[in-house]
Amino acid sequence: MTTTEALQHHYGYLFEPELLEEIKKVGVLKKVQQGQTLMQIGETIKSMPLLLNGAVKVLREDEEGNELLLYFVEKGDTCAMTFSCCMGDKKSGIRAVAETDTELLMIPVGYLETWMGQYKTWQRFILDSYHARMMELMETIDTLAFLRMDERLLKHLQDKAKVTHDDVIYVTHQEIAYDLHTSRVVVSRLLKKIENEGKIALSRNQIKVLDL
DNA sequence: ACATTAAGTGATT
DNA sequence: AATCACTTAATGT
Repeated sequence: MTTTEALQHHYGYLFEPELLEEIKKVGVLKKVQQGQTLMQIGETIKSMPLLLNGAVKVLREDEEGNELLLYFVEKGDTCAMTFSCCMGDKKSGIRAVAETDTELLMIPVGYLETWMGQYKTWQRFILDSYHARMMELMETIDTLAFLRMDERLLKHLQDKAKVTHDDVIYVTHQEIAYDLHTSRVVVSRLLKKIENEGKIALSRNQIKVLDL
């Protein structure tokens, strides 16, 4: 799929032709491989990404390198957080890693504000995106606060399967432990339990999610 | 065959 | 749910 086609496909129904043209003109295509870091904590961002395909996971991280997964960003999405970051010239409070191979269109900061006034659809898009992100964050908080570890784990696997469009997930227990901020041993034990409940199938370096 | 890495388990806090 | 200590299994060289 060409960049133009992907743009048309995921954003065509949102934006008017003139805006699409502008995006095409000023957007810089960026391809990242799975596992690559897109944004590091403390960096200042100078463009806002529009996801064309693939998925990105957004993590919080403390000084000691402890991680906690916040949410996934999928194709057709943007992370509106970067919008506020760009405008205020603030430093990023999060780390973003490509969950799958991903293509993004990077829009330089300058255009963001101009388009806000110029295009109603752009304004809508940014606002909706903010809202969507906010809801996702609330859901994440709910999950953290009210769900037990085994439920969190299963939910994480289901989310992961969803964004990668594959019911088989290729990860180690250790990596999951990092995402959920727990220990490998706990992940192993709970996965075993969930497997016995017939919801997943385990093998080395991969987990098949049966209960979607 | 040997080393390395991933996963499983019992016991303790 | 976390941590330790140890075992077992899979994989790479």
